[in-house]
Amino acid sequence: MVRTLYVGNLPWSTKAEDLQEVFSQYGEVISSRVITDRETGRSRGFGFVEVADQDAEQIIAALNGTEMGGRVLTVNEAKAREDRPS
DNA sequence: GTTGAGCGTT
Repeated sequence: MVRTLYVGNLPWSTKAEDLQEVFSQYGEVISSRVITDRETGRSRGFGFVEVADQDAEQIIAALNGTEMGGRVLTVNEAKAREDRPS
């Protein structure tokens, strides 16, 4: 099973591979994605990382509030758009 | 060559 993690407050330069590299240090990363503006291609400064649910808690605990690239990361369980109340 | 609260893409 996998859990999707929301990662916010990222430096503009952060890429998906950067997230996977950092997150994989604390658990099993299934996939990672940095959200970029569809029209401009620039990073929006946040992304999502899919991890094994058995590792999700320790990954969040390990990375939430930590510094990366000079910014303090925000990490918590993501809410899918489909799951969001309209 | 920019910006800074938030929850994406098939």
